[in-house]
Amino acid sequence: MSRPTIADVAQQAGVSKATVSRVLSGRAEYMRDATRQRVEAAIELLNYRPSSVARSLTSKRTYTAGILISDVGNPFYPEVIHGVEDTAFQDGYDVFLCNTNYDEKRGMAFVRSLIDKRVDGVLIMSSSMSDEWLAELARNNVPAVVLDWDVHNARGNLCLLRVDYQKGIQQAVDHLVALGHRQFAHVSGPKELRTTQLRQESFLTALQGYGIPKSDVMTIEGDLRIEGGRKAMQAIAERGAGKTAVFCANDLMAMGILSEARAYAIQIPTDLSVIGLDDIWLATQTDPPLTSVALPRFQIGQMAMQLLFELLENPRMEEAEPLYAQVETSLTVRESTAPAPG
Amino acid sequence: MSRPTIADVAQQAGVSKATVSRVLSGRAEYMRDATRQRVEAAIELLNYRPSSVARSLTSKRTYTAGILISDVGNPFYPEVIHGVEDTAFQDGYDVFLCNTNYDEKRGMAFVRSLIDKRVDGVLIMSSSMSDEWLAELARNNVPAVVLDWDVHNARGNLCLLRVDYQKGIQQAVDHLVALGHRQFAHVSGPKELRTTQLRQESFLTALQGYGIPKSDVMTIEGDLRIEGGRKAMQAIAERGAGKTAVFCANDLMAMGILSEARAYAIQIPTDLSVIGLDDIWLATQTDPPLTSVALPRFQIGQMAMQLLFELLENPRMEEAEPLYAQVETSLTVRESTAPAPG
DNA sequence: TTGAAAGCGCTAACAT
DNA sequence: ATGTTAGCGCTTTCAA
Repeated sequence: MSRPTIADVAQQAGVSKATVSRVLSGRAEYMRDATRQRVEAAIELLNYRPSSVARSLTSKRTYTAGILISDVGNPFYPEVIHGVEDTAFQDGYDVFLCNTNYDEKRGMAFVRSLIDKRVDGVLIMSSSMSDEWLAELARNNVPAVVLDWDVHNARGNLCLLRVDYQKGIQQAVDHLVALGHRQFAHVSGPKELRTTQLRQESFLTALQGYGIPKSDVMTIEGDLRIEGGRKAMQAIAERGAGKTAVFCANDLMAMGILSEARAYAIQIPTDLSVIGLDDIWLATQTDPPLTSVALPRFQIGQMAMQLLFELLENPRMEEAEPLYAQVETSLTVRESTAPAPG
Repeated sequence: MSRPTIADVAQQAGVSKATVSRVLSGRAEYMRDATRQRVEAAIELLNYRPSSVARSLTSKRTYTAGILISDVGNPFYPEVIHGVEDTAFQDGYDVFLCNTNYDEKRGMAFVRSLIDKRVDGVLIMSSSMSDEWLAELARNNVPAVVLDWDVHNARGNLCLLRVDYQKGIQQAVDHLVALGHRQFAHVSGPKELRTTQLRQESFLTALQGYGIPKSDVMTIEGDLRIEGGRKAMQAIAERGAGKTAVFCANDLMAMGILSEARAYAIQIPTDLSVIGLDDIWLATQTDPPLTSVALPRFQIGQMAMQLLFELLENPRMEEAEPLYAQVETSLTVRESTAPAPG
């Protein structure tokens, strides 16, 4: 006894499939009450649930989106996913979660699979990605929203959602300068990442606004993980004499700074002020709690999904400019920053 | 110009749809080489990708599973999801991620949606769930793997995967007793959760094995979050004179203990030994790093998915006993435990 | 070795 | 107000 179909319901209710279909989709306006009720009773009796698969075949819509992320374990994602899913859920959409595992091949395999499954659209939020993904999606007319990625000659039904680091980082610099800091270090992410460049540039530019030249800033390349922060702290302790404030490209590295500072008996924030970026939940739990440039992660998720809906409703022509959107950052001040010593 | 269909390919190659279908599914044994090559060329030329939707309609298989979890943000899940996804990916499965948000109604809505989407099976890993979910899945013949949930009169194509807390908690108690501890406190989760009871029971039983009666153990009900741990620490400081070791039902609460202990100038582990449970990544980052009963989270994810495959291949009769499976826990010793003071 | 035709479960004209 | 019919894109007998 397999699942009942619309035909079973029709037979049970003594009507045609079309009639059943009508009550299913709420287009039962011109229907006799008695009929509708018979159909509803039959549905109830047979415990009938229409097959989305069959529906999708005719409607060309799966009410499903795919989301590509690097790694669920990265504390950046949970809230983003939450925002995406909430928004999707409200509109009856489901979401395929795909962990690329920082692996472009794997990501491509997911993209193919999503295309085969005929998802209505794809959200690309992995930190690394390949232009091929976009090309493949475009070839198949699958709309995509891309987070914070530099896409040139972007074709297809596309939206680029960017994080405006500028504003929050400016606030961070304002804050530090107001506290009397003039000697800065910066712990960046891997050089090849676009976000690394954006963050670093915003930081240096803001400092220049206060007359502090780039060349005065000690920049250390990190790995965006705690360990990278630890190593950076060592570098600062050994070669960064006089630096009183560090801006880290993410919170994890800032945590590494906090941790390793203890080993050097450097007091945070008394001896050294530290600012992170991301404002992950953990930042509230460190000792001292971390001042951080906050990304509106939940909102990023919401917006990404909303932008996808937008793309679905008003598709962009094949050769049109991609849609652009932006989210703002802002500084969350906690206790890892204090007046410059001396 | 919408996506090409099998008919387009057939026409392009000058063969019938059936022939194309054969090369798609690799059943091209009795096929002339020339024919196969023509078909492959046509597929290539048109950039054709078969529609999983259409395939599913005939094959009754979607190669898709659903996974219900409470909240992506909970540090328990990322690795589990990882395990699930890796295993699924290897077999060409995709996964619908559903965050119930600790809300049974929302969970039920997801269950319905998954049924409508005709997923091949469902993994239930949310900490709270309703028996109705299972009933609904069973009514629709959808196989399910349930993590660590007490299911009575379970019907349907079901597998119950349980975590054996016993073993790891026994090791924790062995460890503490060997260090000379005799006065214990326990910070439990919310009383109504099954896991709370299991963990507490394992702990008390192990202690009894050493002649320490339940009544000697100070038990505090917590909320499984850091804040709950903080409150528990207050209770212990105020009413727990003489307690030298605390076992917490999860790491987050153990972290709360560590954090609040500072406020009371209680040294961990010198004055008080603390053991958590979960062994989340964070436990390695606390000060001091946390001794914890480890759940093999990645393995749990892998097993759950494998068990689902098992259920798919050898379906259980409607009234059969559910399949049972188990994963072991074990103690990870770090620096939050030390010999009992005095 | 390949093709024709029916059918999977549903929707959407077009009839009535 | 409801039924008939023809697909949607694919797989699978059954023929040839």
